[in-house]
Amino acid sequence: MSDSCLFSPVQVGRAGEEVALQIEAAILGERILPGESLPSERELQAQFKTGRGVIREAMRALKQKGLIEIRKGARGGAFVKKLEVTNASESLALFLKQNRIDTAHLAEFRESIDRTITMLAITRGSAEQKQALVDGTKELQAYLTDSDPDLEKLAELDRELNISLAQMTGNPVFEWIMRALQLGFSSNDFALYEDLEFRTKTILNWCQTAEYIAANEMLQALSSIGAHYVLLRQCVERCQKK
Amino acid sequence: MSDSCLFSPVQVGRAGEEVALQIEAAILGERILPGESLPSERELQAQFKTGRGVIREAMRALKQKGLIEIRKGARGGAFVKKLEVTNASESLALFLKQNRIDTAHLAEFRESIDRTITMLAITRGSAEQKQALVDGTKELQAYLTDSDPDLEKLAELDRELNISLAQMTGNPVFEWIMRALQLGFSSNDFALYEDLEFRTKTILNWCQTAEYIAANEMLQALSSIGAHYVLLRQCVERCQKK
DNA sequence: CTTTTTTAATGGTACGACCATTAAGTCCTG
DNA sequence: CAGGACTTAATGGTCGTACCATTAAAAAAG
Repeated sequence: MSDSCLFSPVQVGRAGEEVALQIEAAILGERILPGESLPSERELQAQFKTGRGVIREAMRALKQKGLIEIRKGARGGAFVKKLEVTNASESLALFLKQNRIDTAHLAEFRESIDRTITMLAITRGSAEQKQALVDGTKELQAYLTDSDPDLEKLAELDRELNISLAQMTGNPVFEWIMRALQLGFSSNDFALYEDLEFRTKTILNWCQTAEYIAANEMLQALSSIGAHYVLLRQCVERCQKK
Repeated sequence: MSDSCLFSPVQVGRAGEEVALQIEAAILGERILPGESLPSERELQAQFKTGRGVIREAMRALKQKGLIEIRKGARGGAFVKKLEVTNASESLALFLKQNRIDTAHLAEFRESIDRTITMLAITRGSAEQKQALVDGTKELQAYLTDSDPDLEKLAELDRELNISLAQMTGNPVFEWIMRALQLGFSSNDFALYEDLEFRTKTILNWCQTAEYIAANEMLQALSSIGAHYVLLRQCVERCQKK
């Protein structure tokens, strides 16, 4: 960073907010690019003509927002981050956690997204991508005969399949939404793999869905997606009974 | 707050994070309920056996997360907030903003969401809600004859209509996503209202959509939504030519 | 040239003082 | 007694300094 006049002093109460806003504006306005570093705290303190505590609090807020990443030590400092979906996902997770979002509501949302994604994936996905999807489900099939599978691994595979499906739409928005949902609520799907019966059905359903997508059988694929959510709802219902 | 041992001391590097985590856990675990206040900063400083700066930074992070609200003065302090959709939406909006989403991709996503929302709104919305929607579009109609309307006001009305439509689904997830989209990208719709021709068509389209929804004419409503996005795409295309 | 040591820059913590704001209590006046 | 004006105490907000821990680069040693 040069000694140019990027920032202007601030004196009123809530100075921390002001500082954070100015820096945020500089980042969003691309006057500081991702990867670059902000001036050190002591330099900022001088530029803003304020105490170091104020700067630190502003930094904390920006870090929490996911705009910067902070590294200690020499040549350390605050580095502008390329914003990732993770932050939004965490907020979503927090929101859902405190507001006790009904699993049914979430499933409803996911189903609608899944249907759209499936349609787009069929019309836009390349043959290679479709084949890769089928291959992925084949890997899943290996767990059919395993009586005590690694559930973590299984859930991970499920996540990857969902995300690669979303990638096939060629629309990053769908990919981001899917990642957010996966990060926030893989726990729901987890239940689906715990019970042997549901696990078997879910894996088979995945395989079928992938086959339909690879064969460009849109209606069949959608129906298969629907079946998946029927399964999920049954599973949730059974879990709640216990 | 009593002087009970809610929190335990912390000494390692990154103490601020630890403090924030402990308090967040207390909030999420409902050991402190929304509306209640945390101990004062100086009290927390004593409980955590740390400096006040650490506490303040933790507070800043929690505030940014939307978990607490801070009031100055006597009987002030940090009050636990009931988390609202808005907080999570802002996060997503910020993310969308920095990542320069292609308008076409965004429109595609919005269209799919809009279609689902419309379907759910028709099947679940009450007669009152549907009427309110129609009334809202009537208000929009008033701008048809205005040759130089207040575009800000117009965009605000549009936002409200979209959000109330999302609320009719009875599913907070849809409301969340709609709010985020509105926060991040009302600017796109803005263009739609700037040009007289598009403005007229868009307003009429809104009215028609609302009528169809109120009349439970699902197919017609969906077709009307489709028409809206055709308009949007035309508008974007024209804007890019200039 | 490689390894080790030193060094300087930077974030993290602590303490202490003071200011600004605010709600509650207190006092004065009518 | 009622109501407004003043005082007070608690709390967040700011400032400054000193020191520690970490880290990467520079310097020294082999």
